[in-house]
Amino acid sequence: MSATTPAGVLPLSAEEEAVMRALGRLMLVLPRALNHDLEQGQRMTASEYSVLRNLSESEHGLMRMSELAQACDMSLSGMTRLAAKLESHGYVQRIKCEDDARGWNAVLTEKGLARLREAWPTHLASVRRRIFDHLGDLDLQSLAKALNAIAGEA
Amino acid sequence: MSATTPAGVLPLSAEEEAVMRALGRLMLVLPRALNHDLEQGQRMTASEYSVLRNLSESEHGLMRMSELAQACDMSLSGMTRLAAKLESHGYVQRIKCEDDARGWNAVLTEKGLARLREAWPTHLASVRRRIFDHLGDLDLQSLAKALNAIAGEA
DNA sequence: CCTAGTTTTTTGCTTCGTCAAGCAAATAGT
DNA sequence: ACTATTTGCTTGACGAAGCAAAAAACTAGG
Repeated sequence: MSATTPAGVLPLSAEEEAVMRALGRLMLVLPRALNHDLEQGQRMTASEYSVLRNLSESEHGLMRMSELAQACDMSLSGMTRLAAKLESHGYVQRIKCEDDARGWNAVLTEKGLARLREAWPTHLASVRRRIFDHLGDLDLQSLAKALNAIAGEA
Repeated sequence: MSATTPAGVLPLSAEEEAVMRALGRLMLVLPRALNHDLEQGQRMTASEYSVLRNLSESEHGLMRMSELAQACDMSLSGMTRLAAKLESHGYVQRIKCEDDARGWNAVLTEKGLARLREAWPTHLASVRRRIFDHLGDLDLQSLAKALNAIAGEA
């Protein structure tokens, strides 16, 4: 049993088909794997890690909620809840924005930064093991370029 | 503010760093984008699509629940629920396994196959637009190989 | 300056998917 | 044949995250 090619749509070439299948599998498997490593090794989800990392790379470890949500590619509501959770653990603090009383800044605390530094090696090792150990002598530069091309738009 | 390189872990090279960031973003953005297209255009989630597709590619449009769960990279319980939902829409039927009374086969119905064929062009267009339109003249074969290498293990 | 519309964040509700526990059938050991 | 273990699937309880609507504060036009 199989789905035949529909009319009016250019079918994928064999190579494209292969890329698509690989990508499909990749999108499914890799996030789970990395998440798993982080959860097992550090009791931390990928979302949480992403928040800490984004904050740590921001100007003063400080970001508006909306900005942060966008950076982590989450909904605002999701970020509200995640930030609340991180705040309850003392990794993040939310302080009122001075120039706009509607706004809040999420700020990375010392404890939060320490947590990130603690988690970072685990994540790094995970990335090495899951990804780069399998890449052989592939040209990383063009790979990065390709991935960015895809991720950039979307 | 930034996380410094931790002791005892080989840091990533600049190229690796770039690949990792791109991959991170890709894993976050692409599944959402494809899912979004499918939901908007076809009122169908990626998981549902995955079930129909996997069934359609199986021997007689028939798979054991456990097999199907594995193919779709879901937990068995998740698949139970998803199959129940698809069954309620008439896209799938669950029939008792003959040679093992514990087992159930998920079977793709005519309606299910029709639904897949209906959704396929949408998905194809989505994949074209989100992925291949951005890939330029990149060597697809080695890309597929790289992606498979990563996804294969994990 | 006040009223109408916009933006920023939070809250309510729903959906999806996981884990843990359970039931029922199959298989193995005695 | 009878008990013990394992396997296949379902169910219950729960967490994560999304959307839609509310709440609060800003901005502009009259």
